[in-house]
Amino acid sequence: MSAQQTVIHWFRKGLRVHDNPALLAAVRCCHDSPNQFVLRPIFILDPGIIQWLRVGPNRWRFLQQSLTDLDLNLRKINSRLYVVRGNPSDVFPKLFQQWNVSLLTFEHDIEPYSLKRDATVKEQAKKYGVKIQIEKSLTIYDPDEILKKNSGKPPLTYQKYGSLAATLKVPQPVDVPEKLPTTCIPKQDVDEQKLCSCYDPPSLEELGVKIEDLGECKFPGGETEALRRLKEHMERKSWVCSFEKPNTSPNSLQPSTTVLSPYVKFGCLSARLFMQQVQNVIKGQKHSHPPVSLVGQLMWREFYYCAAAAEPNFDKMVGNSICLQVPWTTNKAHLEAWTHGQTGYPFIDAIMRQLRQEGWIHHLARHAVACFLTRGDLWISWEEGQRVFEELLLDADWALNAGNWLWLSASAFFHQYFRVYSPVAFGKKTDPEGKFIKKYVPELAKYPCGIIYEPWKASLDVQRKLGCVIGETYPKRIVIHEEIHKKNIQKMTEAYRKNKAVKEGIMKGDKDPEASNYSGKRKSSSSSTSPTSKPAAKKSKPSETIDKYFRKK
DNA sequence: TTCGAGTTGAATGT
DNA sequence: ACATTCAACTCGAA
Repeated sequence: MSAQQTVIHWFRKGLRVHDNPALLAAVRCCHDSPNQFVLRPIFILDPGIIQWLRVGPNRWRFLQQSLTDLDLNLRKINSRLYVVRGNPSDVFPKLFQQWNVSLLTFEHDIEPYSLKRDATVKEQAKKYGVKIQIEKSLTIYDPDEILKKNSGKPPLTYQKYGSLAATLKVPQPVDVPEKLPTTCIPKQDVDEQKLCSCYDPPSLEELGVKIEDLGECKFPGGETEALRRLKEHMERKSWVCSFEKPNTSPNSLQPSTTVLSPYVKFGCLSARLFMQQVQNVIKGQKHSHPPVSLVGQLMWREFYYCAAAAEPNFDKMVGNSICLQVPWTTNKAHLEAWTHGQTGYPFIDAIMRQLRQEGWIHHLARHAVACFLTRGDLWISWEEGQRVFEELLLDADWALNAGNWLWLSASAFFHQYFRVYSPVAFGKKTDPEGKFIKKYVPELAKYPCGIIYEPWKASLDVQRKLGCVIGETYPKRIVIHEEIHKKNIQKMTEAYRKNKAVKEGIMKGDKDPEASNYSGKRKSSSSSTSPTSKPAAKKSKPSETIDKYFRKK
């Protein structure tokens, strides 16, 4: 009988036992030849990465909880999680030898960072004669299949994505393994028994998390909690059927949506299972539809993943083929104020403080603060906002975070940049009394509903009586929205014109771009049927800016 | 080339 | 609760 061999399943994002095809493949390989294979589910924790990765304390905790729960769930089915410390490219050669590995399975990911890492691991596996099996279960639809159907280009509208996806069959979740092949450490292997605890899930301390930096834990990580939360929401059948995202409140004290996003991000919950369960609930019932329905929300994730898979620079402006090039400004003081909820706009500040404390804010709240940072008010690059969200959001996901910032800054997908959120009016619609502000900006707790969204309007006398003087206890607003948002709309018009000119210039071989743009411009103004349009004023501006642009070149 | 549609705007009307 | 105006974008289909 040959020496015992090891099958490794490598957990990265999909931190779950359910609907995990790569884990299942590892299990089946072992079952095919009992007594010959040992299964070791691993997670690799790179101590080096903890230093530079942009992960705030709340998300480290979520990961820590998810790993602990995964270990427990694996132990329930006769196995355990091996958390291996080190860099994957250092870890694997050692494990391949030490454990006599013959098969490595993991879930495919589309992030450039992952692809690079996985390419190295694949090479090493080849070198050590280890077979690799990669399964796709991150998204419901395979981005590659969508891209193939669209001649290699990512669909840039949700509708288009939907029509392409509709031609594919809907993949269903795979089975949950009942019992994993034995992975108990052989009794005779005393050394390893001793080392056993060195594979335990990390403590918060190991992850460099200081307890005092943690906020209240509203959303504990892990597959168990994910499935509990899913069940809880799926039981609200009429709520599920009538769900319309734009009608949910961004500033209610209790979340108005499922808050399953952090669980989907870490793979504690499978998107396919989520989709299947929602479909089961709405089947045969009158229900809302994409893009606003719950099914629609899952499809947005698919949409962004597909676009992200097609563009390695998806999280950047420069070099990103689908991203509008905008001359954003840098303003450290403004960025700092936004980041820490000190803009002087209570609605914006409340959201940013909730984000830092709890790691989750409503989707529409993200819209409000993202618009404020970029095209609406501060004119700061969406990449800066992306960085802050990446650190603070429990559900921070490379593709979705970038995709949504592209959307909100009107850099891709969404182009109606003249629709600007008001940092005063938007929140009032769903929380006229300002309860949300009172909770997260307690300085203003005594301000009455009439004025809490714009406390600078109170006279100094009133401010004193309300126990919060603007400019002392709470900051003066850093910009005047009513004025600046109009200027920014004009800047966006200019940015769009420049980008269009460049595009047309490239298409025509960069020959005489002025002329080609001039004709394009004339067309748009002459075709205008509006009797109130002022073609003269419209005309002078673009030629100026385009002139400037091409002089620079 | 033209035209309609686009998850989630605001302010002001009815 | 819904309609209009504001100013005017791009994508994709016809």
